Parts: sequence; structure tokens; C-alpha cells
Amino acid sequence: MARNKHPEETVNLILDVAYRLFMEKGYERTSIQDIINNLGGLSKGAIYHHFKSKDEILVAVTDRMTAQSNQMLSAIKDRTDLNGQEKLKKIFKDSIQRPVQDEIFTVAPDLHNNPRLLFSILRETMDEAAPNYILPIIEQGIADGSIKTDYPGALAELIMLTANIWMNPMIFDNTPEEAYQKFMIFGQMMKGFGLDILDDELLERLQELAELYQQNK
Amino acid sequence: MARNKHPEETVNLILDVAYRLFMEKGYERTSIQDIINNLGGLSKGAIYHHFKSKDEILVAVTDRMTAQSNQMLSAIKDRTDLNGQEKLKKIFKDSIQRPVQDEIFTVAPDLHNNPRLLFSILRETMDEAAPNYILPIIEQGIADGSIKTDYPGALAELIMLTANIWMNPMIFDNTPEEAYQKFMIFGQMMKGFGLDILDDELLERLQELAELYQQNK
DNA sequence: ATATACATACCGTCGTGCGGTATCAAAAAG
DNA sequence: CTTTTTGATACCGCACGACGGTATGTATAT
Repeated sequence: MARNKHPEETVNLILDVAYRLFMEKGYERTSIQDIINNLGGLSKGAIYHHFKSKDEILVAVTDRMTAQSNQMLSAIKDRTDLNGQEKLKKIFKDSIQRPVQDEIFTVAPDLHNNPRLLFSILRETMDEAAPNYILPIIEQGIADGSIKTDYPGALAELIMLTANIWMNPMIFDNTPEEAYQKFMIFGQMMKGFGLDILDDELLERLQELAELYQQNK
Repeated sequence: MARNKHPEETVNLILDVAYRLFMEKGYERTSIQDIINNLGGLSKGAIYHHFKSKDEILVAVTDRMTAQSNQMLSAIKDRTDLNGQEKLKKIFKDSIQRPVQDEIFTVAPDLHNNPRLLFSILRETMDEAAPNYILPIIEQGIADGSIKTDYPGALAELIMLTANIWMNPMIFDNTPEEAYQKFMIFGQMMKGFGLDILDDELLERLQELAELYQQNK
């Protein structure tokens, strides 16, 4: 295969293929050879030229997955026209409507049987997203009086764990009924923390997603 | 090696060794050969006589890990002298004091880099423990008036996810400060659901565990 | 005698390392 | 301004050791 003048295209191609296969078959059941076979002529050497290991490919894939999500979080975090609580509300609204969700249905995501990928997402959520995006927002909320808690760090983690992992249909595939239950319990929990950020519009959209997801299996 | 008159001893030996190695090195970095080398003369044939695959060994290991915990849950669930809320409180008390915790410190548990094992525990917690033990207790609590919720299934899951996973020092190794924060937030959350089941005694014991855990690393 | 506990030899596949080659942009030489 | 040189890098493809798993053999317990 001819050498590519823009090597980042090759890297992206590898990541595209790897992402798709990891989603379809799971990280562990996807071999390097599988990736090669879907690369259109590229070889094993090419892969190991751009990535040191299969693991590094996984990290790159998850990074790319969370990049747009993190970008959204970052943008909301830096806005000056919203108080802390309003920012949290906006995050839930946006995260449920972001196009990733639709793109993600073009492959058959199977995170139930994908320990490595799930693990990678879990770590990203708890070790990066929670402290770097949610925590600052909560701290702002404490400062502006819209959020009250003595333990902002733990609260940030709890919110991300429940919203991003527990309620994620890719990870725990819920029936519409279960999704509804989770949503209500989550809303109750947030209210317990003085956070009134759920409304009917959000609920409707979540129900749609749950149904869409059930169909696509 | 001579044939064992009591084959379950061999099975237990395999599980003992596998458990230790899975904890020390992680499931994926433990090879079948590693297990054999620590078996004291037994061979690959022995392992594959008793287990169909490496994966089946993992399942057996997790089953054994959760067995005593589940036994405790089951015993409390079936008591007739406590109402629902009291049972939940008893569960937290006991789970924090069960001997597993001490035995577990004899090996160096490293679930941070153990996706497969963590995943296995996660599934056990959410798919088995929550619906089979916590849910019936909550339903009893609803019946006897000590617990109020419209969504018992989701609440059971949320409690297990936070208490068993998020607050588990083997999974998210917390500093004593972080452990304290999580405990307080968890207590606040439970209070939000009308569940007043944490007290200073529990907090103290949890702090001890967190410190013990930090030392053993 | 037969089932079963274990041993041994072997298989295909995997992730990875590496020597070699083709192609590039930029500097040096003309 | 053109040509040549040069060193970096994109990529190839094979070989290796280790892996999980299997087929088959053997000895022991019932």
C-alpha cells in the first residue's frame, strides 16, 4: 500500500475500524488481524507503527469517544450567563440530545459483554469528567448559592456514576419501564440534594431513546 | 500427580490459586500456566477436567467471593423480627464487619487494573444481589411502612451501585478523606429517600477500613 | 469393568518485535 | 532556480514466543 502523505488519516482509519469492531464484537474478541482485514490493504506493521499496543488503540478509541462529550461539558462549564445549577440542567439536556447517540446506533453497541471498553469509559467518567468538569460547576454553584453541599467532590462523582453509567442504555440496557424508574429515582435523588434539574421534556426524550435502543437489538 | 479421592479438594485448590493470582496480577495477566505453576504438581489436564475454560474459572471465583456475602444478605432478608428499614441498616453494619474484609487484605487486591473481575462483580451486584436480596427487603419495607418509594427496583439497584461499588475501597481506592466524603453523601442520599440507616459507629468502622487499606498498598 | 482424575503432547491464533523498503520534505549543491 | 542528497517516517511481512484450548493416553478409585 502506498504511503499516505497525511498519516493522521491512517491513524483515523485505524481508529474508525477499531471503534466499530470493538463495539460490534467487543475489545477482547477483536484481534489485530480483524482490524487489519477491515483496513483495506494496510498491514500489521502499519498498526504497530502508529500504536504501541492493542491497549493503546483502546485508549485512543475511548479518548475520541469522550472528546466531543468533554468538549460540550467544557463549553458549558465556561459559560458566564448561567449559575451552577442551571449549568447542570443544561448538561443533562444536551447530553441526551447530542448526535453521538444517533451515530452510536449505526453500529450495534454491546457494552454488556465488553469489560475492557466499559472499564475504560468508567475510568474516564470518574477520574476525568467528574473532577474536571462537574466538580468546578458544583463549586461555582456553591459560590453563587444555587447548590448547597459540604462534599462537592463526592457529589460530582455520584452524579456522573448514576447519570453517565447507571442510566446509560449502552451499559445497562433497560426496558422503557426500567429507564423510567431509573429516571424518577435519579430525579428524586437530585431533589434530595436540592437540585431541581429534571423536567418532563427530558423524561420524554429519555423514553424515546430507551425505546429506540430496545428496537435496535 | 496421584488422583485425589476427593476431587472437590482439587477444585478448591484451583480456585484458591486462581483467586489469589487474579487479585494479585489481574485476570488478563494471569495465564493458565501461571495457575498450573502454583498448583503444586497438577497439570493443565487437571484444570480443564474441572473447568471448561479460563472464563469459567473466573465465574467460579466470583461466585465463591460473593457466596458468603449473599448468604448474609439472604439470612437478613428472611428474618421476621426486623422491618424493612432495619434490615437495610443491619446489612450495612454487617457487610462492613464481615471477615472477608480482613482476609482480603492478605492478598494485594488490585481491582483498578482488573477489568474482567470488576465487571464480573458489577454484574453479580446489579443482576443478582440487587433484585434477589435488596429488592425483596425494600418491598417488605413498603408493605410494613418503613420505606416509601414508587420505584423499588431502581432504588435497590442505586443502593447497591453506590454502596457496593462506588464506596468499595477495592474498586475505587479512596483516601480516608474521600471515603468520609462518600459516606456523608451516601448518607444524605439515603436520607433523601427517607432511609435513616447510617450512624457514627458505621462511620468510624469505615474510616478504619479506609486507613487500613491505604496502608496495605 | 468402568468411570473419572489427571498427564502429556500438540494445535491454531494471538500480540508483538524487527529488519527491510518505499516515499516523503527539506537542506545542500549545482 | 533546479537538481541532488539526506535523513525521517509510513509501511511491509515474517518470525517468535506465549497463550487458551483439545485430543488422547494412563492410572486409580469405585
